[in-house]
Amino acid sequence: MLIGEYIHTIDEKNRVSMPVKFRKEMGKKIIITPGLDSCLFIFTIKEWAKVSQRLSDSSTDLSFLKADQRSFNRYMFGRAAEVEIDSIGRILIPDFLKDRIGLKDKVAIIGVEDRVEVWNDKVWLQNQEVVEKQAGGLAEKLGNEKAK
Amino acid sequence: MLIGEYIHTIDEKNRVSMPVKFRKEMGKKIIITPGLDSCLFIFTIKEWAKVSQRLSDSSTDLSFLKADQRSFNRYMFGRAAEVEIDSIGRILIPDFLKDRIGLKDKVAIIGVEDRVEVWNDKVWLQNQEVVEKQAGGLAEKLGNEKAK
DNA sequence: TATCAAGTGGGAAAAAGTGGGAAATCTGTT
DNA sequence: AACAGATTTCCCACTTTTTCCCACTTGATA
Repeated sequence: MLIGEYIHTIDEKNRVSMPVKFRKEMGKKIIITPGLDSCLFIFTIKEWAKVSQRLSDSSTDLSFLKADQRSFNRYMFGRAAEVEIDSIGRILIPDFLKDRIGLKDKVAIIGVEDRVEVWNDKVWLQNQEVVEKQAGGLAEKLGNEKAK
Repeated sequence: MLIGEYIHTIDEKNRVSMPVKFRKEMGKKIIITPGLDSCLFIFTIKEWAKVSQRLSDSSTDLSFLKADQRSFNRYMFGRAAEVEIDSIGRILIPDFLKDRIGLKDKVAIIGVEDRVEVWNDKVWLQNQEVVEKQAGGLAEKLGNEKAK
């Protein structure tokens, strides 16, 4: 399971090193996508297979006939990338993803169970401050939904 | 799987180079058609076979309005072209498709799972800015639909 | 303090993308 | 049918970007 927070550097060539603790579980190739909220999602190949299957519409196999589906697929597939982890554990963030959430200098790399998230470090900190205050309330809300 | 965004040039001879990452999967010949939402769709020969079969297959939910289906098929088949990828990975965009969506200078080449889309780069960026704001909502909506 | 592991930075080689000229083909006209 | 002009195809060469590799820095540990 991927857990923990790491602050690393994104260099001039858009390289970011993965925390050693994540490398084994992530394997050699990963899929990086725009996430929801202002971060990027990184999936293992295995996890991505699950995600992408759920994204494609199994009812017709012609998902491009539905406008909502087109938009969302463009967002999730069109702005995703398969990336190799290099020999010393770094990945390359494509420009279009870097720019999307304004990555620069320091980035926060977060393990969230079965995926890794990448944040602009400052945005991450702000976000945590907000979530901190809401955490109790969110927990109750989710607890209620699951109980249904 | 075809994923990712690439900004390339369309030159004076209407040539556009395919991203190297797409070439293997696309093979030597491709089908290029007008797409939906001011872009072009590019299919592999294999994928096109599936698509064209489903479009003409009356058991899909497209059969609900036959006149519409005829029109739509004229649109998709009538203006489709089979194009070869040249020895260094470029394709030639037919004039009538180029003009349809105003391709010029820079084009965005987008992998969307099993097809490639070609956009005017500025239109693509604008489009994604809009989708970006809707993404969270779309995700929830699609999530709910699939859960049904 | 020496050693090791993790993370960072940068240069050289290779690959990808772009532009343009020459040969081949096509078109229309006389 | 022959030719001129235009268009298309093929190939080569240049430029930029990416990849690969090596070396340095930092911080923890024995």
